[in-house]
Amino acid sequence: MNAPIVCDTCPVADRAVCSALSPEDRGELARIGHHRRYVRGETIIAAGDSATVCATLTRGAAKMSTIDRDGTERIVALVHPAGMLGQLFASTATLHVTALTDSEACLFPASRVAALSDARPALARRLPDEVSRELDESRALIDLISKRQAKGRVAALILAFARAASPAPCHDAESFELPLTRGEMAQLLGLTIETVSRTLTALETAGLIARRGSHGIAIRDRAALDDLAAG
Amino acid sequence: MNAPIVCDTCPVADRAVCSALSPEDRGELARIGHHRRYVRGETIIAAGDSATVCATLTRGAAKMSTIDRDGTERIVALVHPAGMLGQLFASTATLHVTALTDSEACLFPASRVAALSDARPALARRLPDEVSRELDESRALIDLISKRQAKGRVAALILAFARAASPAPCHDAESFELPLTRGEMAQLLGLTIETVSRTLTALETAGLIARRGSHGIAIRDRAALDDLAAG
DNA sequence: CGAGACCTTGATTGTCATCAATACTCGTGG
DNA sequence: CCACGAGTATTGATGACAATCAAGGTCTCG
Repeated sequence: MNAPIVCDTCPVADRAVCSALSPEDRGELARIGHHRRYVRGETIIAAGDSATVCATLTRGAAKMSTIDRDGTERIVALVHPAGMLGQLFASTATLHVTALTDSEACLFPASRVAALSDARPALARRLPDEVSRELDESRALIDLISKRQAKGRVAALILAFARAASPAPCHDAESFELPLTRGEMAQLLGLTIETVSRTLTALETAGLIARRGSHGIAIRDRAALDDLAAG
Repeated sequence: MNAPIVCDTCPVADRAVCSALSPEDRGELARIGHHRRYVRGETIIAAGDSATVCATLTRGAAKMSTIDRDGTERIVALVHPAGMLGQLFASTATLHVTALTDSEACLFPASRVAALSDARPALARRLPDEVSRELDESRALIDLISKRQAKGRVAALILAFARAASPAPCHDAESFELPLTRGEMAQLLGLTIETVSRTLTALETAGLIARRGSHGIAIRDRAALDDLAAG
């Protein structure tokens, strides 16, 4: 299950944190971590782990979430390839990290990354960037939830995944798979399963999107979606 | 308006980022920044500033927000004393930072903080902590918004400020001032002004809180509030 | 094939947004 | 000191939207 890290074939070598490092330093980092595959739904990092681990997602999609005492899950972040998983600077993990689709990640013990970053200024300077990128993303999530209407929230979610699904950062994917179940979308958007479902069919009948199966989405009227998402 | 920084009388010297530093290092940091007062509503950092500044709030309360192209403001973070303002690791500020009440803050040019942190490992190690604390807070904000019912959101907001208003971290303040207008609360919670107002009167008539003026709050039934906020 | 999870659709209810009017607060100037 | 006005808050009536309750459909996997 665990494999050594091979950067040469890494699809996100140019975008992930590692890109800040010289080839030698990257080799050193690669040696302290390992690479692993996950199936949809598998836990990558469990909340409560004291030996904290952080990771770079190389393929797939993941969510970070909290579980309240009453048992409801709350998604606080979505992670796409090249993004960082886990809480690098926390002493104990407070969040669950779960694979949303079949995924791959490079895992590193947080303590050893911290040690390496003390010795390698290039890494030390890059890590806070990464955290503040996470911060921006979590603010984007706030954006997502604070839309008034269900249509706006769903439209914004679709666009967010269109952006993430595209390999090129400049333009979005035309058609892609939503890696979330209706329940997860509902929870993320602060809606119910039924409302999400109804809203998707409404967007489809209005001609803004087309669906292929229960998770396949194709964007038909980009402008109209932008419009809804802006509200 | 601008004054030198005097750490000896600083009310948050034990909790702010600076607490990680030795007296000499703290002195050095103090010399590159300055201290300033703000009145309610005043802009502390404007989005778009290229010369980025970061700050530690020493008294009062502040909000960080974005302005969409359509002109609506969106609050992405609340900051309480000892908290950090601004985006330390961004090259351009993307957020407005505004004083919610009369406040005081120590301002530092971001570039010089970064330079100092290269030379002072203690600071370098503390800064990411601070950013990840911000991250946790912004996730707490997500928590706030994703409650289903208006009562729950308002209750959670009240408790958040009760926590922040208390000088001691262990227990909350019993009575305090909400430093937000109804409009700001509404916006923050994804509700309307009217709903916020109605909800507050409902909480009052139900005996969970008492009000003194339009912003004064006293907590009467802590358990019931917790209960609502959990939903 | 059957079981379970997931999704869709319908009918009804409840909550919150909207529209509208009135009151409160505070600062300014007569 | 009082009158005025702008900004802010409360309260009411109404309607739209989403939650809830309920049932049936689809997909997947053993």
